[in-house]
Amino acid sequence: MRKTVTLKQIARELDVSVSTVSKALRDSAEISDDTKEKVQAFAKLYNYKPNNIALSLKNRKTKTIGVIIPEIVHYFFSKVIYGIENKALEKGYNVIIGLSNESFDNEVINMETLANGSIDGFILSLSKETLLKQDFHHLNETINQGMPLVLFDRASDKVDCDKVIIDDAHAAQTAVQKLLDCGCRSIALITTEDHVSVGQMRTQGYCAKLVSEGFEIDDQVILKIEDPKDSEERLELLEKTIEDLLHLKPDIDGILAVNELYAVTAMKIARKLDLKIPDDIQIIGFTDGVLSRHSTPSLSTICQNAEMMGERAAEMLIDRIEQEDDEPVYETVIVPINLIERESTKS
Amino acid sequence: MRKTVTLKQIARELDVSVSTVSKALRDSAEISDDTKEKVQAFAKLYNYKPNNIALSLKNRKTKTIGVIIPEIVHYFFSKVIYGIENKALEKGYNVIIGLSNESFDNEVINMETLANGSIDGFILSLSKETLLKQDFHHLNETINQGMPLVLFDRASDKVDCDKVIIDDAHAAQTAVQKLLDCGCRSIALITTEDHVSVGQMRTQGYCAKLVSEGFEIDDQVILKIEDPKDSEERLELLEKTIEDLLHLKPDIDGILAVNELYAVTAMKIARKLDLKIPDDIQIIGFTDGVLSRHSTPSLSTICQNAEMMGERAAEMLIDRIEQEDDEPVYETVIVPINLIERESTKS
DNA sequence: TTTCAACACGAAAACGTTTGCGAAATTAAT
DNA sequence: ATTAATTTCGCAAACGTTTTCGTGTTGAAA
Repeated sequence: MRKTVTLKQIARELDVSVSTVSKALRDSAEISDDTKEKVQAFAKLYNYKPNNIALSLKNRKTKTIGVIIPEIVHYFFSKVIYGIENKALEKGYNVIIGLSNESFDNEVINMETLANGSIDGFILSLSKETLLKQDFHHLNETINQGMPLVLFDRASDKVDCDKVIIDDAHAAQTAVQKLLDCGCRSIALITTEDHVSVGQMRTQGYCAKLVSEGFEIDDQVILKIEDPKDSEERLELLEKTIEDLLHLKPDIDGILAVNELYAVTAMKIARKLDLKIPDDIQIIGFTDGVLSRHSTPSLSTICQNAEMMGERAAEMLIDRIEQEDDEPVYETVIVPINLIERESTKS
Repeated sequence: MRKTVTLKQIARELDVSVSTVSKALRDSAEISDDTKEKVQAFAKLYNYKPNNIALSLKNRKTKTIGVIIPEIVHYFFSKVIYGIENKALEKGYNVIIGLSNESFDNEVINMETLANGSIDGFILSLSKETLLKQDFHHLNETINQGMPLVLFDRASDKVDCDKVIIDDAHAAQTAVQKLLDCGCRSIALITTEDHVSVGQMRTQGYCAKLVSEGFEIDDQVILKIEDPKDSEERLELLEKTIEDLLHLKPDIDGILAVNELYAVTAMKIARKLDLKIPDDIQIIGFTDGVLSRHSTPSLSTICQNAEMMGERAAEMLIDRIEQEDDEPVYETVIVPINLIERESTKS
């Protein structure tokens, strides 16, 4: 077992000083070619690699960014991480992951354990509980300590920092427009409860577009669902709610769902009720994940370009870290969305 | 903007030495109650938190584990990370993620950048390319440096270290047994190419069970597929391959697929050919992910208990880190699997 | 022979901690 | 009043780097 070798050990072996070794390895002009060669050969032989922790301490830079997300077993978030990782690798940064599990406390704890020197900046998407409590003191404190922070997807106006989001209202409008274009005259919405910022914005967009096209908003066809996650009972509740709706309002011919799961569940119920997709009812979801692509029929959906969000967020953060401006002007990047048309809508 | 305060700054403010501050904060008996109170109050006021990097350097422990996985946009792997994260949090460790993207070089690079002091140990699942090349020098070097390593799911006999795996052959046998029990007499297999260790083991299990039950192995009903991933063409190729098979061998009444995607694709083709599931053909997949649960019909599948794998891997690694035995006896943990019966098989 | 560059290297400080040990100051005992 | 014991604190080293600055050596110019 050969532990990693340090400058000091090389210095002792070669009977020179630590500073000489350091300089020799960095090819300093101060050192003679002879010793340089000697040191470099020895270092290569023993596979010397500078200790990152020591470098971090010296440079007061860790070259590491902290990412805190609500969940990881989730197509959108894992794709964002993928984007972050790629950009980080390219720029020589590591990524350390924290999971809030949609809990405010976990979010706070995660930030605290990382903010003590372990990382150079944060990329974060707010937990549902945080959104519900509207308590952002941990974020503002972090920013106040001079630690850069980029919020993505689930952001808040109450936090002044860089952001990477999509225009959720506009995305919903695009989807509604598509359904209208394809002949729908009664469009239902399956969304989350209002405290989830993106759900709320999507609901707004849905309403705005309908109104602007001369339709009335029927609250009965707007389903606000608690996130079923993996829980079996909630999923059944979701199914029942949708089924009730389709019975109550048999003229519904279009459904917009704010995520994949709601959308495929709606398709499942439609099929159960012998409604043909897309002939009798058309469906559009959000998130171009594995469900959308591989369900039958495949699902038309709003793609949020998660990977691009991750890349942009990492880019912004790293820029911020490396310029270290005391009075930064924060930016909000709106990542474009696109509607992917598949079998659940007419073409 | 209030930067984080250090011991030195507190010492200067309070006109005591750094060591006094440190001891006071750690409630040392060496320090008088007076100064302790004074220091602690000041520290709380200025929200002092010890710098993690300095601690890491001093203790030669980072309290961080490095996880390297082939992909993150993947139900199984993200679920494993979830398990790792939970256990790590519980034990006071952070998790830093590296993605190999199934590439040997990326795997090596990731390990090298993390092995220089940034982490206390690795959890890793081998990339396909590494499996193909059978080159494990980077792993063995890491182990040789005294850095603990736990391999999960995709492991290799050529690397001597702790492992967390499932009994893939046995899992496949269980699935085949179920299909046989449910009346299947001609079972096809959709698997990966042989260099992916788990695919190979599953193929072995499939064959072994069929032989032991008196069936002959028909190579024509064993489809070895290149991973289609997100590529559209490959997915179409997969579909065509399956369709050809079902035309060629119309008596096939059961399919075992080594992952979710192959399984739902098979279901899609079956439906296209007007085969009723599970009446005409029954299907079992691997990985209890979102596709299995939400496809129609829902998919019977082998659940690998990914979260448990993650937890056990983290546990093993942290134990290894904290005991630092020079001549460790490595263990291999076999995580139990279970067959989840849903609508794609008869009951 | 003296003086001065140029060259090659080492000492030390710094990053922020913790900790063993010595020293000063105070209190107690003789 | 002297000594001993106790309390309270600071110094310094250590973790592994990088970098500034100083110093000693060499060779050449005067």
